[in-house]
Amino acid sequence: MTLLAELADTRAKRSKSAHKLAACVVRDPGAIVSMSTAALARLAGVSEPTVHRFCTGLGFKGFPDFKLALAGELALREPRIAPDVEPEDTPAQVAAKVFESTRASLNNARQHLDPGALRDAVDYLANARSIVLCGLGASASVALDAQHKLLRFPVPVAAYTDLINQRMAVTGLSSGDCLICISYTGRTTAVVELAELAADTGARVLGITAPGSPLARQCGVVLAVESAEDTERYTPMSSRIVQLVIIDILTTCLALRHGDELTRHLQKVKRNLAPTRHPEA
Amino acid sequence: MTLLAELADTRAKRSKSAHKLAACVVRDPGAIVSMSTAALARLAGVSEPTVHRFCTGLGFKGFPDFKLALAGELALREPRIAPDVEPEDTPAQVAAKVFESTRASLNNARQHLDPGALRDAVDYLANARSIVLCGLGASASVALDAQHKLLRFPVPVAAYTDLINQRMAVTGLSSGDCLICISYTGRTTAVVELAELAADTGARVLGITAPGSPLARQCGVVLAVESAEDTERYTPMSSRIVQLVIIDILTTCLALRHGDELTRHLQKVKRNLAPTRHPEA
DNA sequence: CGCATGCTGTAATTAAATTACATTCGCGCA
DNA sequence: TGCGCGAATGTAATTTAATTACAGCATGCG
Repeated sequence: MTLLAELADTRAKRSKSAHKLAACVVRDPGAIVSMSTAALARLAGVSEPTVHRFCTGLGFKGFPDFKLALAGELALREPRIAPDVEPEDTPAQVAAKVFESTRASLNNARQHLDPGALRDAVDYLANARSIVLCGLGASASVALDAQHKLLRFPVPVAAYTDLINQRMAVTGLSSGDCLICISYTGRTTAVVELAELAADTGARVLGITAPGSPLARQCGVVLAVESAEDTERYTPMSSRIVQLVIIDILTTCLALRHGDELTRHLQKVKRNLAPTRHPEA
Repeated sequence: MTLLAELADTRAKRSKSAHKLAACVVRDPGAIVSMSTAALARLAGVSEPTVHRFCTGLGFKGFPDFKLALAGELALREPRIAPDVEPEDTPAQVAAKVFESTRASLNNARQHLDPGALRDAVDYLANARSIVLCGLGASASVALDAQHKLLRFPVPVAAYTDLINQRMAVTGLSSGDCLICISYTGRTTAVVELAELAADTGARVLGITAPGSPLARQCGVVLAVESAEDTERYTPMSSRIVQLVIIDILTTCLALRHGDELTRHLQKVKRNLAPTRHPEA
């Protein structure tokens, strides 16, 4: 747990003045780092030694030590800068901004990913008799990527990016199978319908989509990808990158579940790929 | 310029003791943040006021203020942690580690992206009569993603993920066209051959691949994606995420080049997509 | 109701940072 | 070469901040 998150927890067992101090720090951490003991004491309405005791109680050597830790955490905190691409930006500036906004998206996703849903999703995959992936538009390439990663596992996987084929494949599902629906908006009618269709077959449905969306409501488990884009004209779509990282997480968890058995399988895959490589020049 | 980078610059114009101090700080910034003026003065072999003057000279209010800034920068610095997924990790821990290693990959890519190559790449795309994208395996989904993004521009785009179709498409290229070859290793024979084929047609070849690889040598412009993975069994492939971010950067730059003309085009695209959306529940 | 424990504040102490001032060093110029 | 000027450094004093010691008060429990 991070320092600020810990302080923000109002239910933590703390003395009355400790609560007052924590509240002050959480309210404006940036101001605290340049304050003296006395200033913070006045702000929180407590005495100076109480401030000191608060810090030592948190495991720091004293108030200055606490401020140092706070400064470090503040530097890490969102948002560093909200970079908006400008028409007159050079390619290098654009690159920096795109990297930065991607980083921000990932950080956001990291904080909002539900551990319970993740565990359930891994269960779905680990116990699936077969896995079907569906996505359209930008999510089609995410589905194909997921397929590529899941091909490393000894379970039947298929990705469909064609409306008709998707419906055919989903109709053929049955209990024990797992359908993964990928959609950034969660509002693409065709994909929502797939999830509905799948429900009738008894197959489990995992959504990688916007929380609370029509698609999310049709899914047994939802891995949420926050939607907060499309507002700015030139902002790139970082959402599919978040989706891909979620795929990475799922497949990594799955790999751990499979353990040694998988390791042998992967070595075989690798050997079979070797002939496709160019000899060293 | 960051504080530490500035201090590391030994050529900067500074007094003798300022140099000694800068050297001390750069040598072990972590230790400095928990030192007093006196301790640093002793370490650097200067007097306490000199330390203070050094800090104010750098634009800080004093030594404590300087330490605060240093602590903040230290927290930002690479590498935070080198996370390796362990067999006994919980899904939540795996998620944290995958996010972290993705972040590290992106940061690495950000630092190594060549601005000159980027500018050239944007030129290629901006002046292309048509664009063809090729990739196999994991890079196939990257190619499809790039296609999806480039479809927003009024230029013919096609992605091929099939060996035969790729060769046919590339054979049909001519001067003025642009081929984008995507390959993480840069050693997939089939893709290297595509680049060779394209060279004969007069088309421009842009590689998104490992620097110095056989593929890279066949490309007019290379956007480098560092290769430093595959060593650990369970480490996910962050490389395709880097590739996607590079795609984002390219398309964003391209969008800026097109300007208003494109804005109108995008509005049309958006209008045409509306009927695919699910009505709000 | 009273004692005990723990929290809090006042005041004293110690440590740290900053300022004021004196000295030295290095450099240009006679 | 040496004289003087200005910048840079150090010593010592001052101010400010942090910490400790101790006393009082509240809260809870017998």
